[in-house]
Amino acid sequence: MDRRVRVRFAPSPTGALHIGGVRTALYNYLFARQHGGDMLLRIEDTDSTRFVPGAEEYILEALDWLGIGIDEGLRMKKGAKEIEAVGSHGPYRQSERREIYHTYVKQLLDSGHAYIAFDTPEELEAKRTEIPNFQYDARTRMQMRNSLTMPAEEVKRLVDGGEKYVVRFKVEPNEDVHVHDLIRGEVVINSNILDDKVLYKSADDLPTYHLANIVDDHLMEISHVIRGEEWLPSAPLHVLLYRAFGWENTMPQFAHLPLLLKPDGNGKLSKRDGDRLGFPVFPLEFHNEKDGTVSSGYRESGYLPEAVINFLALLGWHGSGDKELYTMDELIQEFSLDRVSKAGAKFDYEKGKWFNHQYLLQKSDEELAELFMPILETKVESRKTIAEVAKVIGLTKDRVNFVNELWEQVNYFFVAPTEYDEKSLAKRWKEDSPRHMQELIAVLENVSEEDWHKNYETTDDKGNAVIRWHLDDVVMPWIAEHEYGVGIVMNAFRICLVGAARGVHIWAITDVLGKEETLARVRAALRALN
RNA sequence: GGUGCUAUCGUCUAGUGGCCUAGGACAACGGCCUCUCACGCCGUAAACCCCGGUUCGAGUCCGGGUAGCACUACCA
Repeated sequence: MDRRVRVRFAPSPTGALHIGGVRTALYNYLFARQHGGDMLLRIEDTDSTRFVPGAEEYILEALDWLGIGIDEGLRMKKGAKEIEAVGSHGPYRQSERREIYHTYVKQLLDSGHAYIAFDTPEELEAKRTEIPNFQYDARTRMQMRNSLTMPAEEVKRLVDGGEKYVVRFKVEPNEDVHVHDLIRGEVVINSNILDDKVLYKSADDLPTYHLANIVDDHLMEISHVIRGEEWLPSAPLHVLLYRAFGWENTMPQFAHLPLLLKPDGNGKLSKRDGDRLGFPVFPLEFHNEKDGTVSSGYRESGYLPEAVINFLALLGWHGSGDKELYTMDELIQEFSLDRVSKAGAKFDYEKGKWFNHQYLLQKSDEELAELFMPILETKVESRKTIAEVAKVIGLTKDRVNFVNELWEQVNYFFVAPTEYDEKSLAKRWKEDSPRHMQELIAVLENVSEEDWHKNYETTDDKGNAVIRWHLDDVVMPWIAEHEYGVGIVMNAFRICLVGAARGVHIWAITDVLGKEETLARVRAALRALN
C-alpha cells in the first residue's frame, strides 16, 4: 500500500536551532515537497528542565526565514511574528499531549511490554559505580525495585502513595532486531545490548523521547523518519516499540543522515564551535534568556537565505552531475535520499562564503541597495537616493561576499578621504605628482558638466567591445603629449579621490562624484600632501 | 569497555567491475587582463586508509585490520 508521504521535523526547544538541525529540516522538507506530501513540525518538549524560553519562536522564525515551509503543526503565521497551529493531528507540543501518552503507557503496562520501576536516580548511580558497565536489562532487572520483583499490592500502595516511579520498556533478550535504513541499508542489532529504556517518568508526568516519538509519529501518520545519525543506535528500540504496540505494519521508514562535523579536528559540530572558530552555527542570532549567552546567526552575518539553503543542501547530498548552484525548486526536483552520503561532512565555512557571493551576484542592484540602506545609514548621513546607491553597488558588488562588506568598498563614494594610505603613497605618489595634479585640474576644468558623464561603446585593438569615457579622450592625449605615463598620473589621481590605491575604474568614480566633487578632492589632496 | 556507523585531493564530493592517466567545486599557488584593488579568464599542485581475497580486470565486490565518529541518562 502506498502511503501519503508525511514527514516531520521535531526539534526540542532547548536553545537556538543548530545548523545541523536546519539541514535535517531541509532534507525533510525537500523530501515532502518532492513527493507531494506533508511537512509537519512538532515540538518535543518532554524535558521540562531543559526548556529555554523563546526557543520555539526562534526555531519557527528560522525556518520561515529560510523558506522551509510547514504544512502541518506549528509554524509562523504569514507576515506576522506569531505562532499558529494547523492540522487535525494536534496538539503539536508534546507537553500538551499528556493524556494521550497515559493511554499508551497503560497499554504497554497491561500487555506486559513495560513495567513500573522505583529505583531512584541515586540508587542507579550507585549501581553504576559499583558494577562496571551496569545496564538495566533482562540480566539485572530482577535485582531491582520494580513491579517485576515486588508484590502487586505493594506496587499499587507505592504508586497511590505518590512514590516517584518510572515506566520501563521490557526488552526481550537475545533477539536480532533489523532496522531497514533508506541510506544505510539493513542494520542489525542484538537486543542484549539494549537496556530497559525509561518511557515515562511520574515526577513530571511526561514521557521520554522514545515513547512520545513513537506514539506521535504513529498518531500523526508519519511515513518517513528522516533524522540525524545520532539516532541510529536507538532505532532498534523504536522498532521494538512499534512492534509492542502492534503498529509494525504502518511503521515509518527510517533514514539516518550523516552528521555535520567540526571544520577543524574531529567530532560533531557543536554550538560552541561557532564562537570558537568565528562563524555562526545558527541561522539567526539568539539571545538565550536562560544562560544569558548571545549566539551569532547567519542572517545577521549578512547571509542570504538562498545561499544558506544551497550550502546546507550540498553538505551530505550531491546531485548526479557537477551542478552546485541549486534553487529551492531545483533541490525539490532533484533531491533523493539515495544520493545522501553516508559519511559525516566537515563544515567548510569558506565554501559557504562562496555560495553567498554567488547569490549576492544574482540579486539586482536595487534589491541589494534595499538591503544595504540600513547599513549605510549607520555609517553616513547620505543624501543619495536608492537609485544612486544601486548604481554604486552595481560597480562594486562583485568584490564582496556579503552585503555588510559593501561599505568598505563604497565608502569613498560617500565621504571624501581625510587620510591617505601610507603604502599607496609610498608606491604611487611621486615627486611630480603634485604638479601633475595641478595640471590635471586645469585640464578637467575645461570639460563641460555634460561631457563629464559621457561614455560610448567602441572596440579595442583586438576588436572587443569596450566602454570608453569622454574623459579618456580628454586626459589620455594630454598625458601622451607630456609623456607623463598613464600609471603615474592615474594612480596619483586615484589617491586623491579614494585615499588609497584601490577601488573601481577611475572614470566610474568621477562619474559618480561629479565634476565639482572630483576637483574639490584633488585640491584637498594637494593641500594635505604638500 | 560494549554496540553500531563510516572511510576518494586540505575541505565538500563525482564514481554502482573496464568510459579512471580518478572528474567537478571551495581554499591554496602561478599567469593573463590592467591606472590601483578586486572580479573574471587560463593554468599548477593535490586523493582512492592498510593487508588479503574474488575476477581476465577493483576506487568500485568480499574478508580482516586500522582509524574516525556516534550511541551507551528518569536529554533529545
